[in-house]
Amino acid sequence: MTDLAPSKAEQVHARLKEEIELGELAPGASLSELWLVERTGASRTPVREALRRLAAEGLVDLVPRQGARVSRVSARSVRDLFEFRTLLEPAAVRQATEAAGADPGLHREFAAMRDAFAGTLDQAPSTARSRSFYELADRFDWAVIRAARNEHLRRTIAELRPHTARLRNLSHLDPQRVEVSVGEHLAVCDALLAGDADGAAAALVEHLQRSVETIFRNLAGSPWEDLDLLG
Amino acid sequence: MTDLAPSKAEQVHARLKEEIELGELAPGASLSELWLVERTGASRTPVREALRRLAAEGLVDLVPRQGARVSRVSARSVRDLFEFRTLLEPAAVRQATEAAGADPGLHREFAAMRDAFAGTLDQAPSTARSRSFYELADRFDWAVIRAARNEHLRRTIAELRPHTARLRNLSHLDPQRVEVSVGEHLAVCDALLAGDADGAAAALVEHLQRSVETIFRNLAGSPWEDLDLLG
DNA sequence: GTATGCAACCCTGTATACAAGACCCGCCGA
DNA sequence: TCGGCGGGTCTTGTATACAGGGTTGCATAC
Repeated sequence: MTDLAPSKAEQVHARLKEEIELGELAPGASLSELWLVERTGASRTPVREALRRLAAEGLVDLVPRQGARVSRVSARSVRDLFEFRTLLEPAAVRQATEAAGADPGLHREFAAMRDAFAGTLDQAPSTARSRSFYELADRFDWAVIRAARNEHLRRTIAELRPHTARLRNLSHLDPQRVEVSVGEHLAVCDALLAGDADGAAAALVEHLQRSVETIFRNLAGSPWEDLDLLG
Repeated sequence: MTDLAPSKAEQVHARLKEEIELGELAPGASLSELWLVERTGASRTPVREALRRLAAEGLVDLVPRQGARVSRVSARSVRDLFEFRTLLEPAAVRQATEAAGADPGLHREFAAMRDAFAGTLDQAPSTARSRSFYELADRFDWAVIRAARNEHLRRTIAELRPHTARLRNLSHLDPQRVEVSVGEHLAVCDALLAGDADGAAAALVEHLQRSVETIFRNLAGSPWEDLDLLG
């Protein structure tokens, strides 16, 4: 309604964020303002603004008088990320459980997602299925974030999302993992729908634990394996 | 060594941040770029950059095509802030406790702070004592943040600090509160120094609980009382 | 052959000019 | 008298010019 034209700064920000998330801009890649100007067609002002925003989100490192680089991935950064998510997301899912208990519409929304997850298991394993699963998982994450009532919690978790997505995209998708991950999501959904906040939180912690293990396993076979582990 | 000259953007950012923290720029105050240019002597580019950074930190609200305002304080924002701190800071103090147990130098540092807190009780109640106590409490908070080993946790807690400080400055200092607060800090210190992570976390939660109660009590007598409670 | 100093290039930090949207106030019509 | 419309002004969004620091690579001296 308000903005039929998102600002160029926002466009550049969104594009760079996506490219970093997808791994098209590799960790450590240098991002000169001039190069970005050529690539995006915007001028230096919006490019600078986008870079600063990305730096605030931790997706690029900004060295004064020297420029920007895509932030690196290290074993430590992965550990920190998942440890932090393990602190935040159970709290969010607890709040979401309470919210779903109080709001029938929200409850139905989560129920629909539970069914969608269950439906995933009927499809034969394939990259397409992995894709649609990850999309669904993403929508679920967003639903939980939105249902959390604490503004700081929402913002902070939302800011972590691109980091997680990047890790998933840097490691190669593991079709095996999808089966298990669907089950973990179902467990979270079931507990949430039953109003069992503790159960939902515990199931989520379980999921995060498995996820980080998978990422470490898969990262070991990726080109980024030896990128930097100086954390 | 590297920067004998902090960039103007950084200077403007630091100045605005401090003024917002101190309440000199009241919640809701409009921050036109041109006005800031006049006040700071910098040009619009660094001013804009500072505003964007402050917006990312939640200290100003940025409405596209319309400008920036100092972010408002509502009952809900206070609740959200302390609820979030209650989630994060116990984790940080746990990590700090472990760190102090492993690093004698760090342990001594915290021991010195404990003694400094104890020394505060010998002084007669006065604004000067309140001031020096809050300074000390601030240094303690920073020490805990630094000792935490998780990067995300550190950054996020550090980002919340200005919000808390602003609330303290918007409500009037309560000399009564200092006595109690010193005791709470001593409890956290003692547990931390004893290697009792759970105890330190619990003491900190207790402190946060009392703090938010005090703030609500004091805010009720301040000019901001009716500012907006639409949270 | 290696180390050191210098110079040219490139980059970011800053200032400012230009474009375009948003708001306010006054006018006109019902 | 009230509501809608239009122009003017102010504000932000964007582009670009200018200045200063950093880096790199080469030349020269040891």
